[in-house]
Amino acid sequence: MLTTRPRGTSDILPGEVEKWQYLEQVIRNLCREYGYREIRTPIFEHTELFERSVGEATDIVEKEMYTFKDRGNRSISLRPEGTAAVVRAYLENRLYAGPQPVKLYYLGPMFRYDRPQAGRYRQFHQFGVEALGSHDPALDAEVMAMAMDLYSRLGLKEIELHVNSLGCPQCRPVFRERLREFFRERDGVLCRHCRDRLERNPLRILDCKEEGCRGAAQGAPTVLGSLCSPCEDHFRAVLGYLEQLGVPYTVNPCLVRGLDYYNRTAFEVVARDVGAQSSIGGGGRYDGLVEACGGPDVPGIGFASGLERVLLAMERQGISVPSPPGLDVFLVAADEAAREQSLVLVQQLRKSGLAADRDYMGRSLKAQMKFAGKLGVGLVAICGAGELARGAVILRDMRTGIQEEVPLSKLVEEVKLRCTGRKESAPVNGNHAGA
RNA sequence: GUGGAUGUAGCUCAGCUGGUCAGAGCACCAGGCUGUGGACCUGGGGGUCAUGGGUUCGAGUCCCAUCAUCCACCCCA
Repeated sequence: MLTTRPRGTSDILPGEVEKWQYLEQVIRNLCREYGYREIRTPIFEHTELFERSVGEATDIVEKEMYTFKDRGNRSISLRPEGTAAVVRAYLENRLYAGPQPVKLYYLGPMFRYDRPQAGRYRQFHQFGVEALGSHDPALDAEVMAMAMDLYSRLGLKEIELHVNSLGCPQCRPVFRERLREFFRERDGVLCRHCRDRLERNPLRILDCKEEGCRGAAQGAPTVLGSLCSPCEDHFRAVLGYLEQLGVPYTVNPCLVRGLDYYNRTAFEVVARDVGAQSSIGGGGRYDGLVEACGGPDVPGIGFASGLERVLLAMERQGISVPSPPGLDVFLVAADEAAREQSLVLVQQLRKSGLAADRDYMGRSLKAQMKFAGKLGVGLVAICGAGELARGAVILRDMRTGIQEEVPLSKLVEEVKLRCTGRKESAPVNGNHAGA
């Protein structure tokens, strides 16, 4: 126990963490270009926030939250998703009083108590955006385009965008009733779950994978046919904008999102070859959420993507990412005097802006060379009694094997000279700790 | 929460029907003469065989439980 991490969590080690840093970099650039600014909210919130926003009857709230009492006897939950907290922060900090829309993004760990499997963990990471304050269908399209843009920047192929409209509080109940009637007539073929869903949430039946239910769903009324005219106009506009932007999509009338707060636009991004958890991102409009949280009637739309799944998709597609540069130079000492000298020297190099290191294992000169080779350092500075006496070191190019003696006064300059143009990135592929 | 598979050195795995079965490759460390890496050679350290019970003269090897990992269901990112 002492040496095992909690189930469904992971250590991201050097060699792997560079991929995360790269992904985060791409995301931050993307957000900047789309006019989103970062928001950092707490990792835990009052449980009530999630119950009210995500929905009490959802799986997330019913069985997946990490909930506990703090020492003040308050019920606290680790955040299972990002939207609730952003909406809360929007209200608490009165961001609705400023210019709208407010475009925010977040990036960080989320927590759900679930049985881990490929692409699903108890602590996982999400990137998400939320745009609050606008009803404009163009914003719906922009959010989807932005999601697709991210995946394409990452080099992912065969990514599909599925879009649907869930209607609004005006038309959804009508549709829901029509669905109920439809399925009541054939509840004999429905699975046990779907018979429950019939009353609680008949939309879900459309999403069921059981054969009987799929059969029963054939010819079921579609949401799209039941939309009220404002919702229909909105949906048409969204699709129109997607076409204008050249974003390919599939209208999927069976698409239902698991969180209660969605209305109108709902979408999901699916990647093949990610295993059973093929959905790498999803989002939609949540026009009633801010008000439901006790704020003014402010609309919103957002999107979230699971970073583990994105990384998994990238890995399965053989996408390599550029790796950051390692050390510029490694100091090798041939004797005890030089060893002492190298401690000072390495620090001087660092103060000049170079990445430098030396041996701390009492290794022989040969072993130090070997170590430097393993680190993949391009340059090694070797010094011993002779060089020290002359106030110089030997600079060895580890690629060519060419080496020459340079005076200490020129070391920084020489190292910098040889480093430039050599830092072109190599792909990260190993899973093990590297330099 | 349900189902299936798996659990032997840091990593990838051998170990047949229980009796030299505690191994290999890679990794790590040290050498291959006196101050130099990546190839090669030699040697070395390292495992309570997931944990705890049980069966047996004897168990990595059979049985049970627990834990963990992986995969799938439910659901979701």
